Amino acid sequence: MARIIDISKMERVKETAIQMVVEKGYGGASIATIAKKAGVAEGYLYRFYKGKEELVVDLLCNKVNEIADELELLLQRCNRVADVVSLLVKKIFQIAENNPDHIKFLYVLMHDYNFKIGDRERERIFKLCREIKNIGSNSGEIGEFITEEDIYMLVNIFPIQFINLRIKNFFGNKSWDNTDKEHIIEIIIKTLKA
Amino acid sequence: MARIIDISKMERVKETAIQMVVEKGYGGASIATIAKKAGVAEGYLYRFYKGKEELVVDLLCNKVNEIADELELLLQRCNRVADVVSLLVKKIFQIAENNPDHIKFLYVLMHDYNFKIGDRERERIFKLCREIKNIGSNSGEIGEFITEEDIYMLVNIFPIQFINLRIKNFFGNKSWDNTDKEHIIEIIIKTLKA
Amino acid sequence: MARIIDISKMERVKETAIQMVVEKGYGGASIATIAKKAGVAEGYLYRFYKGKEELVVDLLCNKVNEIADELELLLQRCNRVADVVSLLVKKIFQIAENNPDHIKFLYVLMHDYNFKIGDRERERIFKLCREIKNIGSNSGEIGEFITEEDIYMLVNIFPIQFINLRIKNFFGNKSWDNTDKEHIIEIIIKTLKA
Amino acid sequence: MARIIDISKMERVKETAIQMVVEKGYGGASIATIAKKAGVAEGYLYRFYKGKEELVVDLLCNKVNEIADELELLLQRCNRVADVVSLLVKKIFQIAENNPDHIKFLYVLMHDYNFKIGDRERERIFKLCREIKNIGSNSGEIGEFITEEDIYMLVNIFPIQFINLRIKNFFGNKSWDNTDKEHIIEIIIKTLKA
DNA sequence: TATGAATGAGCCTTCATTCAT
DNA sequence: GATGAATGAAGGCTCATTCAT
Repeated sequence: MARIIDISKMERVKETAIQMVVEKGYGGASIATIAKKAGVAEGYLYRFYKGKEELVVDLLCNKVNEIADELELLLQRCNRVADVVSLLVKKIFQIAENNPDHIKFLYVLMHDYNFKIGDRERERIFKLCREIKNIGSNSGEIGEFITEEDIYMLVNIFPIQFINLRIKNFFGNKSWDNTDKEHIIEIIIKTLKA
Repeated sequence: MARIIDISKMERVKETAIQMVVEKGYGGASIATIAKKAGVAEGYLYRFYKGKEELVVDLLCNKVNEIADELELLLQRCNRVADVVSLLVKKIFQIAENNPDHIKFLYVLMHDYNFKIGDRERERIFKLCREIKNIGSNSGEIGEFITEEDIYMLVNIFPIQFINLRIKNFFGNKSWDNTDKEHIIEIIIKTLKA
Repeated sequence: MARIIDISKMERVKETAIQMVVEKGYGGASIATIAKKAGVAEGYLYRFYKGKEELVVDLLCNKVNEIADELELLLQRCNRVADVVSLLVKKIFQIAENNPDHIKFLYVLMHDYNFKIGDRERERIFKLCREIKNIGSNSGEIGEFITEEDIYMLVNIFPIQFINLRIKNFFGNKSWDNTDKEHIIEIIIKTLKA
Repeated sequence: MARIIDISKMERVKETAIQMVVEKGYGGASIATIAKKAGVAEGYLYRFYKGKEELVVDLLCNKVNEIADELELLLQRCNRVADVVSLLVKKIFQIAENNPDHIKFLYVLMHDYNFKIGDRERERIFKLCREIKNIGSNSGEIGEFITEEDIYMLVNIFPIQFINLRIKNFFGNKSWDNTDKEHIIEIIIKTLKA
């Protein structure tokens, strides 16, 4: 019988790819470097992906879906927008704490005109934002002029922006603590009420 | 008599560079294409910049400073945060309307870990945000827990995010109108008050 | 008890290899594709051949020998050159009709400087041509200045060229019929007489 | 002013490309090797051709047209098929004597299913063959059943086949002399008469 | 015996940069 | 000052081949 696929191998490649894209940008992350760092042959990833782009797109979609999954879960469990927002933002911070590269990866590619996420993901996000809106409209937590778009920007992009500003050390203040998290959550919740 | 340097030449190169970076990404924007489109020799830009990266960094700084300049001007003229925010956001929308590529350029490179803007620019932005804060603290337009960082995110990043979400057609709604602008301005002003 | 080797397996590989070489050229016919199409593991053929080249060379020799076998048979059975030529050419046409790929394969590799057939095959062909010459000299069907080389070119290469010119649709006329076959045979026989 | 294009450089590349294709086949002739042998940078040829294929196709067409040009010239000057054939075959031999690689190149690529010559060239050749036919029909040098296709095979392919058989040392007899040339010419002329 | 996961040399191509003119 | 011919390192990718199972 032939050798069994070493699952950890491709995992290593994926992790390294995320690292390199974050560090050097999509263009700067070469297959050769990724493979070497992952301890894998250059041609290895082509057994699983058609090419570099397919790999990165897949990683991006996974990351987006990971957050969407969490949001979906929270929407099932919580019946107040405040809780949903609070827990989602904490989840995002948690990702940033455990895997800073993952949140940086998301940050970098979300803003790259060459890596739009798929229509399916976009529609899913839209629906989830609408659900938040519905809950908030009923509970009075969301103002009548707040759109799904606003919700997306506040609940998803805003925390990611904050985290990356901190990682980039943009205003000199490194990292973050619980106070920062609560601060961000409060701003979001208040703004939604507007 | 020495020939006068054709000032417009380098301008053409810069404009084309912005266009190409937006269209094809940093990696995809080749010097050869830029030079050809600008009607300039391939080697031309090396008389002014060390290389491609230096050129792009310079363009990014210019763009950032352009907005900072506007903000500085508004701070001199206005004595209410509401006016500053309103006029600045309108200015950003204006740039997006007259030169969509410029706002896309800013959007793309602001979020690229390979293109951090210089310390000087960052400090300048920080000071301007502090000035907004001071005005707002006095006039009661800015809540006591709002930081310079929050102001930066709300006043600068938020509108740029909105515009690009629309350009990307993220939620299906193309472009924007005055109602959208007022909507964004209102959200920002209300959030600052929080 | 040892398992019996599945003879048809290697046969399938060989047939597929011929197909792929014809379709994509030697370089374009990848072992992976051949193996997959033949329903065999990629590493399978290495139990029988040193590598891709050896396989293809072997196939070429087989094909050459197949025609030589036929010629040998005809020489035993016929005592007129006209019959030998007629039947051999018809045989070649028959191969082209039943297995167009085989005749294309022969055509392509016969003319590739990287795939000379072995000395043994060449000598065999030479001897067969000499035999034709001998018969023709005695029967008056072959002119005194016609060499073995001429015979080879007329009797073997000429029909193969004709067939491939037609397959390639070189002069717009697709395929061939019995009239074409008789036409080619007649030209060959008349030329030999010269 | 910028440097002037060194015309001989591209000539060297072309010549080397022909050599390498003959020696190693199209697939085996790598750009790196060609460039190195031609004393030129690897990227050089991409200033003139889109890629390897375009280069080789161009070389093939040039070679085909060179022979077509000669044939056209001969048709203007001669009024007997015998003369046309004799001079054309001698021309082909001459090419083989001066540039053996060129005739080998033609031989190899004419028989490669991946390198069909353009429609324009094919039609041109067809017309030239028809012209030969017309002349021969009038002068009685060409039999009534001989087609343009036959003429093409006899006048063009036949000599090229002969030359390459000799170069390949197929029947042990190296090279050729004037007697060989006359022999081939005679066969062709006699066959056409049939 | 047969498999097919894994390799890595080598392919074609691009393009930022240099420098003779 | 300005040009653009020429470079060659580096990129993404393919695929014949190997070998643990």
